[in-house]
Amino acid sequence: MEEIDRQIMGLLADDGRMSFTDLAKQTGLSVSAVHQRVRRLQKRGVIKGFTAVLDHERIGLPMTAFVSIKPIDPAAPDDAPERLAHLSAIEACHSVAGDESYILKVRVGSPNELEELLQKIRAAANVSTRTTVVLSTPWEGRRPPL
Amino acid sequence: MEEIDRQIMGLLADDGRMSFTDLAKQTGLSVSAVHQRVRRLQKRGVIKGFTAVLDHERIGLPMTAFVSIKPIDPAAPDDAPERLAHLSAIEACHSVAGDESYILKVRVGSPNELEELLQKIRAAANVSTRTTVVLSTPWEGRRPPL
DNA sequence: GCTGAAAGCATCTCGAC
DNA sequence: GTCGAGATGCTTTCAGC
Repeated sequence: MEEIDRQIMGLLADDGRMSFTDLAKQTGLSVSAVHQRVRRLQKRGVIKGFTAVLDHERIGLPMTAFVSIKPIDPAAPDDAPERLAHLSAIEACHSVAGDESYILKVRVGSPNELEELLQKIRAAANVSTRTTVVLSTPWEGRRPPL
Repeated sequence: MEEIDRQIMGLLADDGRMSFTDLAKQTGLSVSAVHQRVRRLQKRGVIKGFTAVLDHERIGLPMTAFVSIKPIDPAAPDDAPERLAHLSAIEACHSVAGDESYILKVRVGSPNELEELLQKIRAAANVSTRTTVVLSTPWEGRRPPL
């Protein structure tokens, strides 16, 4: 049962639009049993949703970078995520252990756009930035081991 | 037309299982026109696929870290991605500019598992590692600006 | 590139076990 | 938790513009 749920999640991670009919064939369950399991996994939040995977290079965002930030004033309250949320070029924001406080993953169209974005980040959150430019991505978003 | 494609991609990024019927209603096109556009976006590789978004905490992988790696022998050929690909805990592998050669994003179940993974990474690719543990993730995988 | 219609399938809800 | 069946609704193709 737990095993079948993992199988279903794997199949849906590989093809988020797979039909319940196909899921049923692959798992050996009936269509309605699979249907019920998927709905349950969604309700429990194990499956958070479904999304289209877009090619960043083909939608005008060929450049990726990691931006580590550190507050200028360490005594100030740390509300960087709220202050940065409006910058849609920031795909991810992780609070981290270590010398710096957050690691941001950003996508931009050009070095110029990256420069502008860094200025906006520094101004919005009152932080210093350290940027690591991605040269290529052998893989990304691989499905987790289930 | 370009504009409508972006709208479609946005809708499918937000809900990867949205029906063509709903896409047609949202965009004001006919069902078959939307259908044709989605197929074209997939064929052109702009939409690379569809996937279920899973909650890592609820599938036994509550711990995330970034692992930067650097070759022990800088003269050796750089085939780290091939050597690391079998480690399924590595969700992403980015080649980067800077002092280190790759940044890996990893997901594990516990500090113990992280320690074991780091040993495997060092042994498999003959690299030194520098690990930054993620404490929390305000957001991640946000849809790109279209 | 768009539309509308038609055939074939898939989804989703039942009642029953 | 599972099944099968049925009504509803979706997908996919095609002819026509």
